[in-house]
Amino acid sequence: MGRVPCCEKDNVKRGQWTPEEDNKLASYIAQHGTHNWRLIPKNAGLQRCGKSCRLRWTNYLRPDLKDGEFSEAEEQTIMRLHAVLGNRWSIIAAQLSGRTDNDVKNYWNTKLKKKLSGMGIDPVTHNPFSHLMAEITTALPPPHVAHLAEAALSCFKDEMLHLLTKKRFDFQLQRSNAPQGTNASTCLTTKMMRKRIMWRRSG
DNA sequence: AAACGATTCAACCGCTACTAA
DNA sequence: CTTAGTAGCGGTTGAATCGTT
Repeated sequence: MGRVPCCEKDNVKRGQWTPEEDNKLASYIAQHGTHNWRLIPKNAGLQRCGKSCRLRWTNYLRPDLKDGEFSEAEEQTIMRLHAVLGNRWSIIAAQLSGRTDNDVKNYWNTKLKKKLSGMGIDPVTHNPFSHLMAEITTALPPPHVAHLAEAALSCFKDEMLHLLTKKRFDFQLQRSNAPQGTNASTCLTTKMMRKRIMWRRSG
């Protein structure tokens, strides 16, 4: 009944992929395509689960993937679609050529969510926090509102402190030595990009 | 120079819908 | 129709890296 198992879990390697593994997978797929993920690791000589191979291919090895930072336009598209679709990352990613759902999800969680919060917009509902507070005050009795407001204020205080500290650091860095349009985060991204390119070349 | 906390993102996990036997 | 594997998705984790103290 049914089909044979996808892979033997005991005999499967996990963790970071090596350039050799990447090469094996990429060259196998270049020749044979991605018709059967269960057979791909076996035929390509990889001790990996088919699921792991599929993920590695779709998120990293696919030749049509776009490298580099998200553009302003891409950022706007993500924000606009997230406001309508919520966390439907694959659908959102499908509107951005060369981006994967994992890319979009990570970008949202690490950058856009904070950016929206910093602008006073709730990243879940995409409404200003003031709207949220107004809704809460009408929905809850006064004692609950007071407790909630106290809790929210302490969260907000921490978040603002964090944002202001980071802003000040970025500003100082920009003023002291960086060329126009450069800040700490783009420096970091550039370093990571270089690392990724070197990694690919070494393979 | 070392320790520490924050951040990023690749990879894994668990679930669901679909499909083959 | 039932069972079990596959593909794909979103949530989560943890190693690597960075900046700060």
